Amino acid sequence: MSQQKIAVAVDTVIFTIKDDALCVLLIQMKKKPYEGLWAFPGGRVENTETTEQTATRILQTQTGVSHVYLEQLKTFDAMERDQLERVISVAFFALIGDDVELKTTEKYTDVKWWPVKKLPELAYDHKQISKEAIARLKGKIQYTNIVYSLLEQEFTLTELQHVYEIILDQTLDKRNFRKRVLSLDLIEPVGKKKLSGASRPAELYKFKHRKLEYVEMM
Amino acid sequence: MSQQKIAVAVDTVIFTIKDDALCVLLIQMKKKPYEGLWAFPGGRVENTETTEQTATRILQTQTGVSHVYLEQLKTFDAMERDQLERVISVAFFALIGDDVELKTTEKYTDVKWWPVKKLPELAYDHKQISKEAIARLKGKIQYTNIVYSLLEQEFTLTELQHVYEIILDQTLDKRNFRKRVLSLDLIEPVGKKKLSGASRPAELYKFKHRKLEYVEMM
DNA sequence: TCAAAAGTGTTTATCGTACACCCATGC
DNA sequence: GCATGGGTGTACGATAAACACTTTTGA
Repeated sequence: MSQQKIAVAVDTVIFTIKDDALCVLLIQMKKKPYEGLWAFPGGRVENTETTEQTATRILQTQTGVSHVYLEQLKTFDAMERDQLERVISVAFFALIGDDVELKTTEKYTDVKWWPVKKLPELAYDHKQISKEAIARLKGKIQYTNIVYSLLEQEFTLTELQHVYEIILDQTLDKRNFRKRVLSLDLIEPVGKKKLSGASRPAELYKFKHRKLEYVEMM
Repeated sequence: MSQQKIAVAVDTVIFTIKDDALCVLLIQMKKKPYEGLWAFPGGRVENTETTEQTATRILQTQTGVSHVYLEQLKTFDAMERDQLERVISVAFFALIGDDVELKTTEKYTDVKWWPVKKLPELAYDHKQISKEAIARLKGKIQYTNIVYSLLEQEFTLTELQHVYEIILDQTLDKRNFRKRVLSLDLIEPVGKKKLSGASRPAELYKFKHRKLEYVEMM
């Protein structure tokens, strides 16, 4: 009854919106053969935890956040994806606000946010993972409310629109966007205004439910 | 450098359309603790193969078919999904025609097609897998051409419409359906007709490309 | 000539898209 | 009072949805 076993890892693509760009969190690797290259934070799946727990643990370790949107992306298992040994990776993606303090550890040379449009060279098959994660995100914000996890609790409609414009990489019409969003019964005004210098204060809204819902956003 | 390793399996949800119903292939289990229950065909991932190769092998073993639509569904890894030991399962789904001869092996009591609306009790977490596979299939036929893999090479527009009606579980308007499909540049007439007893013969069509394409079906 | 399934267009309603001006504030 | 971003409604075109009769064949 001794069966084949395989090393299983989790890699987590952590997205945020920072400086008007969609960014992912990358760590810079210290060890050969990927020394100097960047990669998504990852780790082995322990025998006592599910892959989702592994992803949650990685997220917590790197960013300190929890209770954010986290979804299994896909399992990557090309034979040569890790040069050292065979490791299959269950990739996840997470959406978080940019108001976090990144935690560096001695395991890595550096940790930072990279705009998805200007990624450095990535280790393993992480280029592939990034492509699929971005594609999934672009698709999914169009028929769900998951952007709640990228914004503060309270946000203005313009901020919400910007998130969509940045991820979809296109400009949207302000009136049509507001009409659409408000008709979906997803968000509600909190009754406060956001002051932002020399301009008319903006109404603040919040999501009615901070969990996955399917809606026809666009 | 001795790292934790985990048993990894592949389970394959094989769909077909049979007797006007969407069906999946199930095997009946011989061994305890799941004796008598039904399950999707599965197997361990060998060290020399990718999970997709495992899925292809399972498909070949059970049905003899190859070159059909096959896609990774999701990885299932609840701690207690297998009562005997921890096994994580990379689930795939495949779409095949119903003109296959099912292969029984001594490993199983029985192998047969089951309509998804009348599934028996399933082993492991396969109830969960079936739900997600059906949901994915329903979604995916609406924006891709993957039904090519459920039909014969040559088919009539009515047959194509029936596939959609059965999977989506709703009736569709014949004229609107034909208008839509023909406008998509997906299929072309082969110049032959299908005789079917006492009625007007139907034009036969085929898919221009038998590979995944994204289109706005509905 | 009858039954059975194939094939074919038009009208209407709905939804998406384009578009420009006034408002509230800080300096 | 002026610069900045917030907020609002309507008209038009495109697409989706509803709908009924004629055609071709076998028996």
